[in-house]
Amino acid sequence: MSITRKSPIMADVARLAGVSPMTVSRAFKTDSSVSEATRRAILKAADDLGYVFDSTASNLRSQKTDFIAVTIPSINNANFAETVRGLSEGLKARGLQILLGYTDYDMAEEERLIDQFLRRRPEAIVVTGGRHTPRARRMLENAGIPVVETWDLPEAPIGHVIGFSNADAVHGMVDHFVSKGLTRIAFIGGDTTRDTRGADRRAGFIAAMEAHALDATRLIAVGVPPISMRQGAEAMGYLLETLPDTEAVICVSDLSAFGALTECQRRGVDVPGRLWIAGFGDYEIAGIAVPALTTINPFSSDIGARSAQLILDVLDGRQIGPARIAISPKLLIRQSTG
Amino acid sequence: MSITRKSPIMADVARLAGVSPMTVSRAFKTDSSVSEATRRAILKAADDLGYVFDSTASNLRSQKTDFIAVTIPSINNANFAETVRGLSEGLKARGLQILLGYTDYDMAEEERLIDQFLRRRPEAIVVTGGRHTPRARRMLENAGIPVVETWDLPEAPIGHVIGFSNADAVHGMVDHFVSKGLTRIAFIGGDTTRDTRGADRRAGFIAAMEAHALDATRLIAVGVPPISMRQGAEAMGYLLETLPDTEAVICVSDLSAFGALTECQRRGVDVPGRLWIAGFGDYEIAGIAVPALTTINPFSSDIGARSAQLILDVLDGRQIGPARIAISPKLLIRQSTG
DNA sequence: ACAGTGTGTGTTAACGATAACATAAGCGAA
DNA sequence: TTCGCTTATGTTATCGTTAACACACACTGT
Repeated sequence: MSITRKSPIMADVARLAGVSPMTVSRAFKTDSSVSEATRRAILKAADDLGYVFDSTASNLRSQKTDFIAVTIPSINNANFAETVRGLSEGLKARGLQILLGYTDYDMAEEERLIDQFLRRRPEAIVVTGGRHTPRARRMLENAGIPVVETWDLPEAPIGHVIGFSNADAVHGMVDHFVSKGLTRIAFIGGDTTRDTRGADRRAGFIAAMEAHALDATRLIAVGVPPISMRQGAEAMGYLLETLPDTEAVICVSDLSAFGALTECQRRGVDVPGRLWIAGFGDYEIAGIAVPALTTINPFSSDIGARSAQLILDVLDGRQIGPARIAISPKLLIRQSTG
Repeated sequence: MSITRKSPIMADVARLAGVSPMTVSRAFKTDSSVSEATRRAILKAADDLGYVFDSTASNLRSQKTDFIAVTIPSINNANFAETVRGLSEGLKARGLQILLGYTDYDMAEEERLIDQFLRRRPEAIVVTGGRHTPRARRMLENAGIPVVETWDLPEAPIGHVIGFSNADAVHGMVDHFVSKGLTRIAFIGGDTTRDTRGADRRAGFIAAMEAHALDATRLIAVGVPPISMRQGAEAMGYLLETLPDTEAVICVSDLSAFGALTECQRRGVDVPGRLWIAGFGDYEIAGIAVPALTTINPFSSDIGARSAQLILDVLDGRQIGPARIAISPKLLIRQSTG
């Protein structure tokens, strides 16, 4: 019994099937012209040999990898997960595969990731947010592939944009609270130097409060993003102790909002009776918590689905210039606010 | 101004730096022997040209991709996300990149994914669970790379295993409830033909109940995995109406457990006063919900971290035979049960 | 002085697929 | 019959990097 030789290659399949390697190559593409009999013989030979197509060689020769690079801040976040799912579903039919990486809300890490990803020669790259290190920005500009920035609407986008203004979304929520007669409104978020979307939401809160000539200084900052439920609870505890007359709290995400809600429950603070709580993201928990949490639906999945569609349009030449697609987040008023 | 030519390649960098392409190649590897002056000149030349290293060519020639393929059931699940994070952190230092795919709890989809991934020539592959289609199993066996099955402890593993018995874990939980004097215990889970871990948990529940000579038929099945909070709530509603004398409910995951808890809150059913609720997975919500949910910590992150370590050990020849690493999930008793 | 060892660099060929071009065979229309 | 067109297949060269080998030139120790 001979030692197992190295994996079979196309030439081996070709020899066994009695055709040229080129014909084998064609037989593995669905669209190309190979007679049905030949294709069957080739696939049988490949199967008998245990042949596995080698993408690395194909990628080099054809200068196509069928990779779409995607960077998100955190892999453990339902919003971004839904965006990735939307992307993935949209690209799957075309045989495009996602190369996923997470940055831990760190722009330096994002830069490293983009550098690594571009070496893999993806067909396009999707990044989260519109702020990047100068070098990351330069790399994206020079990559020679479609670039899509998501979850934001930057002033000067690199290429395509699909997102919304996080500041405006929160601004609208503040407007709603004020229209209901509230004035003492607080904001719970994280360290603003890392999570730019969180910083934008906070900025939107401040701008809105100031626009209404209200006190915009009830700002609780807790640690580095992502802000957990537990941190939301801690922030709420701190808020209840230091600013007990607060009437409403807007949290940077539903997770921290839910944490804040539980802290109220532990302390016997009635929500919404004594205090309103709202979040951001329309995570499942917001809809099912008791009381259900007022939040903003950013249409995470749509962002991904539309990014996928855009990428296909660009690759197929249907979309020429840079696209700027504005998503309209929806304010969902629920029991936690009145 | 000339039209931008195609991207520079190593030979262009070599020409500009006045060295051979081979020396450029060496300069891009951290460990190889290139004089400091030469390396600096080369990196400068590369930077001036905007050269981006081409992994596809490198992969083909060196027969190394630095990819580790990973399949998980869902990308939107904190447990699996933590496993991926553990994996990713452990592999990052070695320059290994994760190729992530999700199966939607579908073995046919898993098979498709494995097929696609193996074409990319990963250095190793990590899959979730120990049950696969026959073809998927064959592909993994013949892949010629380390295979790690996680989140389970199959009888006949393909290669390496890092996980635990889902059945035993739930069995232990039932034992605890029975030791506290409960007898009318129900199980809420999803369709068992898809989620094999969910099916194992249910099987563990049934086995434990029968071992205690108790009624093991209080089984509520709701839809296809993943079972959402909402489905947990629906199941609880159904349970309260059809089997109102139930004393405790074990849910297939913390998410459904939390949904069940909220349904009790909506209906004014006291937890744990009238009914106990427990989940699985030690998601953050379990610890912070009011009341906090009894659950089982599967050490998701450890599963990933140890998988990463194992892969490095195998690739470096420190681990020869197949490894079987048993994780011991920890039962966490919290307020929702007594 | 000289073998022995290490460091830095160059040359050649190869990784395994496929783009581009060529060609043979089949078929209908003029 | 012959031209033109389509379909099925083969030939050749190439994608961009690097493994393998070669070699020149220090050093070091005896």
